[in-house]
Amino acid sequence: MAAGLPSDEPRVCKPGFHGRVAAAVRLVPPGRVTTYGDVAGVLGSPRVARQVGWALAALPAGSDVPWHRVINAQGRISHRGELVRASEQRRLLEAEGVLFSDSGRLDLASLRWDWPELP
DNA sequence: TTGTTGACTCCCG
DNA sequence: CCGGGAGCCAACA
Repeated sequence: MAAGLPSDEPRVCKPGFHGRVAAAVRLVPPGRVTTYGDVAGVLGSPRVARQVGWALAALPAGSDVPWHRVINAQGRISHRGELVRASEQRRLLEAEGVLFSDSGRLDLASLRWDWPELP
């Protein structure tokens, strides 16, 4: 096995699409949010918003990736069934100072983070 | 190799 | 405002 790269390491740490997603999301500062499409666009393909969400779903528990700062283009939380996940996401965002609307929607025009361009 | 799935987005009614 | 359908690409079995 290659030295310096333990096989126990999760795939998200390897150089791949999810790896870039994790790295990009990790650059999002507290109090700001971004959309799946934006992350995908910064990665080079605005069509791969699904893969961004899929990559976040593959993140290991306790990862240093602020997955809760990633929302859909509608300014709402994507739960896809797991409401527990959405509840925690909203809680984490509120803890960072992000305010939600009555319908559980937030102001993307104000909270959407402007990417400084990713290599 | 192919086929299926999916934390999305856009369009239409 | 909300719902349904189609398209897109990457990872997994």
